[in-house]
Amino acid sequence: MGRSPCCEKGHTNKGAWTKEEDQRLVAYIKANGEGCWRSLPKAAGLLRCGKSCRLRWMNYLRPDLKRGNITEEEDELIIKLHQLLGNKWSLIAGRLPGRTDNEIKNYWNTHIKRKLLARGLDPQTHGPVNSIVAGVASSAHHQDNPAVRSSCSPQSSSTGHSSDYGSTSVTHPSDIDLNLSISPPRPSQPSSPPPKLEAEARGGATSSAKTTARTN
DNA sequence: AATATGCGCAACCGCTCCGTG
DNA sequence: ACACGGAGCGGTTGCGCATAT
Repeated sequence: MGRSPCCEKGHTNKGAWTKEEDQRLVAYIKANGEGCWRSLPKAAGLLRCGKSCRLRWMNYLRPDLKRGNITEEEDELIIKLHQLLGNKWSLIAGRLPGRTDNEIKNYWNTHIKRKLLARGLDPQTHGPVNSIVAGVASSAHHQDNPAVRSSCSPQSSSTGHSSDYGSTSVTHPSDIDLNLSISPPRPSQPSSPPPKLEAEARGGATSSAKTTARTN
């Protein structure tokens, strides 16, 4: 597919958002709602690409974002969901109201990875670290995991990195407590998460962002 | 007190998926 | 059935802050 550039580079700002840009974006979305991100920047008078606007809104400006530290419960839930879904951050975020995929991804990379390693567990396989080699062999489990299979079709091994979670094998699904109802955004049906999760993710696995009061 | 290093977060980039003509 | 365009996702990078030396 020929891909058109998402925006005319050169006419767009990059980097950190200013308060004024935030205000413009928020004001515009409040007035007109989300949608048509491509044309939004122009309409809102922003020198940003639509993608950037979407990301800023989803990860930082949405009013329903839960700001603050991730709780122990959320932490454990993320681990369980990751064990189940792999690096499907948007799906995981869909189960954590007010949290964004970006936030969870960052949290995973900075905190949970370390935590699991400290527990002697491999962050990708969730199995014992010293059984990684064997664990790779167990990646066959991945194919047995309906959630993963449905949400990441073989082709969707996009960008090659996802091949990573070829090794994101779920070690022993049956041993895992898959009760996803810990601090559930919506009543979850542990037995049939996959297609629903995927649909939710597509529809509204929103992202939001952690906010340390940094942003300009 | 100044400098170096590490960590965490926000943002960008490239790719795939999905809907529409 | 095919091609195109828009939207969304996941990985990576860069910047700023905090802590250690």
